[in-house]
Amino acid sequence: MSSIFGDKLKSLREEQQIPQRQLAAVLEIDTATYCKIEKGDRRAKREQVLQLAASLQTDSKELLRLWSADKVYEIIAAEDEATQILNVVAESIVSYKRKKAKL
Amino acid sequence: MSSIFGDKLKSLREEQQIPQRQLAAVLEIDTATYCKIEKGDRRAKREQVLQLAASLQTDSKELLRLWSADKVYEIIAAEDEATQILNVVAESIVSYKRKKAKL
DNA sequence: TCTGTCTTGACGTTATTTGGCAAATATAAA
DNA sequence: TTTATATTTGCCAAATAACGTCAAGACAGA
Repeated sequence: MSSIFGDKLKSLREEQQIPQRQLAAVLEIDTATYCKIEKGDRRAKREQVLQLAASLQTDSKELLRLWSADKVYEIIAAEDEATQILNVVAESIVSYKRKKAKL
Repeated sequence: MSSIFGDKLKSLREEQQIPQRQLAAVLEIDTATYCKIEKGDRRAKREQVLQLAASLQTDSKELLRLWSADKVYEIIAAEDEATQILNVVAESIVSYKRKKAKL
């Protein structure tokens, strides 16, 4: 398995030569669990993403973006019209903003 | 609550003047449960989407697209960079296709 | 080999989701 | 208003999915 978020996490961690054990300690979870998060077969909690961004001294918004992207990707990867699904969503976001603006 | 998928379902059903009871019967679920699906506070199963498309004589791919879009929307609606998240996903889809093509 | 890091699978626990029932609320016609 | 039908809501138990830990294994460097 693999994930956008997990890959980013791993590369940041390796750049800074931090062992998984240390980040696991920050999140107060087992190293096995942390490992799974990095591998993409467990999902970090939103709060944990923020903690990780702080520990790795990286932009939390960027990390959150990748984290969300993984969740989205998982949903549509199986569908054959993945890109079109994104278009539907993008449109609905736009129309929602339009509604909101009218208020 | 409301959903893209549920709204579509409702409009198709009303166009054809079919009671919820009848579609619920097709899916072999309670009318209350069907109602929730239409309202968007229960999610239909993939299989059910196909059954509904058949019963409502509409394109199943289109319906599946809306169904998936709802799931995606739910994930990113809360994030303030929703559109950018979609971009990240779109990119990763493209790069995945590229990899696949290389094989 | 020993040591530390990383990875994986199985397992029990917890959280979320599902569908049904019953009751409440529309909606429409008489 | 009364009656009949359709839709909606709240709550519950069962099913499902996700979580985190433990134990065991893989792999590298000393």
